[in-house]
Amino acid sequence: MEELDALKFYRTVEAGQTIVWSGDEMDFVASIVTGIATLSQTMEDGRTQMVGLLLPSDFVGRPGRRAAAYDVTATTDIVLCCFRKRPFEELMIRTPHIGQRLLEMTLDELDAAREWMLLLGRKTAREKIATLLAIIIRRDASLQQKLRGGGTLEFDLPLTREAMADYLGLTLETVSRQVSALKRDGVIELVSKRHIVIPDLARLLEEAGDDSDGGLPI
Amino acid sequence: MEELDALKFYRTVEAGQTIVWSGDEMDFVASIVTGIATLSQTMEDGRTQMVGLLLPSDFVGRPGRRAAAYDVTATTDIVLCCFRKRPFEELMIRTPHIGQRLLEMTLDELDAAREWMLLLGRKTAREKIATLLAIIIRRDASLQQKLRGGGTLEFDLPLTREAMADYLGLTLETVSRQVSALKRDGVIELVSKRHIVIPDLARLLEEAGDDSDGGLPI
DNA sequence: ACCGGGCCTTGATCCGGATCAATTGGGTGA
DNA sequence: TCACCCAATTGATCCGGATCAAGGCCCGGT
Repeated sequence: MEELDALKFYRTVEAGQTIVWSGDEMDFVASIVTGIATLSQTMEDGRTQMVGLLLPSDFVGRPGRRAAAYDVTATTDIVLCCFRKRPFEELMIRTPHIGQRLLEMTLDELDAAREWMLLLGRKTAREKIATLLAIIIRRDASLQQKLRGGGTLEFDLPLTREAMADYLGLTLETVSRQVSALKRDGVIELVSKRHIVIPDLARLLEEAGDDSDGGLPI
Repeated sequence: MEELDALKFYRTVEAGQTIVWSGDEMDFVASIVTGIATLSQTMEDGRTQMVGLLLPSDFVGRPGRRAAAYDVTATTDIVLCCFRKRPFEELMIRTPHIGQRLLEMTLDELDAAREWMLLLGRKTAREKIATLLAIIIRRDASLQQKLRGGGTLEFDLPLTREAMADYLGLTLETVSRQVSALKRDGVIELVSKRHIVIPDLARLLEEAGDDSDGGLPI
């Protein structure tokens, strides 16, 4: 790992900036240190679909891949830990352990992508919103901690309504309406537009229509 | 590779049989030799979404993964090339090259899954059908060959209308209607219900609304 | 030849989410 | 404090695809 340390350098990206354009040749791979970014695809007529959420420790840019197929956009200020692509790939070949770890991470992403396909193809708008909230909760380590501590489950949405819509394959109006409906029905409480309280996690998961585990442990 | 050869054994599965149930503990990993299988997820109320198509050379079961999260079902008779899980994993650790290859394949699947997310979230029923046809053409090596030879582009659909629907996040009635509409508009011709002729590939790709490459070379 | 059962098509109607259109609210800077 | 801007909400209407319901086609069995 000391070898890796010698290669790395840091880069910051402001909220809203695009880190990679689809089609760009990338000459580095990076890991997110702090902040949140999104991976999205766009059709010529402007329809866009987010296909991945990048949280701290996730990878940007694929070793061994030619060009990026997606836009990567910072939704918050971001700190990246970068490696020049060529040296990193060489190191990877010499160090099976790194490739192993990368495979593990990629398989996790593949599972996440497939879970999302079920959501996009078969869930209703209401179920989509509930599922998004459940997944945000599941993937946020600090929330997991708070949960185990028995505190009230509350957090800030890291996404605008529009970003949620791009994620869920909905329009922002539908997102807004369904959020209001979930609030009206007592599934969630809105402290402010972005700050949410979940009074009953089991209820939320039920709304998500998710047969999978409650999603508590990762 | 001789070491791998010593470990492998073959298994056949009939069309319609389920190879793995989601949640089952798998004690082997396998590669498809001949035939086609599908990967799907099902909600408690029966809604199902296919999340992957498995063609010859694709993997069933993930080394290092605990339980399968999906059903794997044979749509045609299948021949599997199997390896017991434990020995395969040990071999993989000793042989970086295998891990490398597995990573490459997994990244391809991730790209395919994300392309599919765009389809599920943002495309119309008509675009979905056209895209499915385009992808079947793109992934069928023998068709690619025929294409380069300049022959007419025709093939049998390896899926029922219901399977197509599960793939595209539609109902089978909608699939049927849109296939009829594409036929009416001259985008495709139906020799029989399953046997399709594409008179003009460019036209089909346009209908697919795909900004990506024509999809000719893989 | 007749029947039966998959698979597929087609029609009629319904409904969830998209679209179009105001309006509100919160935050920021002058 | 006010003006402005952008995110979000809410309302009215429309439309694409789902749902419910009949048939039609093809093949295999008797």
